[in-house]
Amino acid sequence: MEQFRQTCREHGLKITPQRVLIYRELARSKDHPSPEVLYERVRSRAPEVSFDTVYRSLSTFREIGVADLVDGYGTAMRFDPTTTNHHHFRCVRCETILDFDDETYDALPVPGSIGRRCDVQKIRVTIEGLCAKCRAKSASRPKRRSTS
Amino acid sequence: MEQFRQTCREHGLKITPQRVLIYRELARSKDHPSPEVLYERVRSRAPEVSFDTVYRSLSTFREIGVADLVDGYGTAMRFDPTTTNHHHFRCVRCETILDFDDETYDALPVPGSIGRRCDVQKIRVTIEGLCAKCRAKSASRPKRRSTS
DNA sequence: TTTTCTGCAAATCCTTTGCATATCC
DNA sequence: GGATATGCAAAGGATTTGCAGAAAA
Repeated sequence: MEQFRQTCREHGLKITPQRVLIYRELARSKDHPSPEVLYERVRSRAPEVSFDTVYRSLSTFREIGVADLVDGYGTAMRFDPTTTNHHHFRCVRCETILDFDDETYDALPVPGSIGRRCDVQKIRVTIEGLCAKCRAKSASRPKRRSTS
Repeated sequence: MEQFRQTCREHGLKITPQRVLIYRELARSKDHPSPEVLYERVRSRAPEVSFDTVYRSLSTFREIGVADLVDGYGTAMRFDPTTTNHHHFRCVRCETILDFDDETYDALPVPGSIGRRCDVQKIRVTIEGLCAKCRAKSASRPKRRSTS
């Protein structure tokens, strides 16, 4: 909580009661809530906080690095013609998703903390980074006018 | 393509020219297109196909198992208060997402096919299945009236 | 002929944006 | 006091649903 306040200050953000409430409720949530779900939780303790503020605060938290948005959620559907076992590479710049196969990944051991409690059906590995095309673009012009 | 026709028949679906065009275009796409993007590709070859049909066909393809929806995409945002390295378990029934740590997963070797071409920034493992709560529900009452 | 599909339209849900007022620093 | 945040509202984008005419089996 003190870390949260500190990070807000560093980014020139005001520490409002709403932000404190919303952050506290998020920190206490272990299920990765949607804005809607988190709003309900906040509202049950503080009915005066609006939905918009929850929405905006979550985006702000992500920008300053005190919260993450789970990859993929919140964007349009993406379809895959391959329905057999495989894994994904996702380019963080152009958002393309590429398939690849890897037998090691297919057979990854499940940690006991999960295996003992849950019924495991599938393991997927997602690698994130720059795809070949975007990497090439970055290399040829890292920043505008960088060599002039 | 013949496999596609066969699967449609098995599910009592009609093999329309639209479905054939849409499936062919999806099968040829390696970047996991959104409905919007796939619609543009279909339209460039067959302007008479509507956006709605693309949308509905993709959902249908998923139902009969000839296409997959990439997990997470197409649903509301989900936020995570933990910003350090970790991995996710996702319950396919209640859609809760739980964090877990695993040093083996953190250090997974990147396949050469990816590592040689792309700039890798992060590896995330997602385990899917039933969480402890949903598993317990399934075990105690697999179907309604099953023990009466 | 019968069932299902398509295309258009409207409705719904999720997310973003604009603005006047209130609040923090 | 000055800059930013909140709450309300409206706009924008994505997804779902309803229905009459068209097409597949």
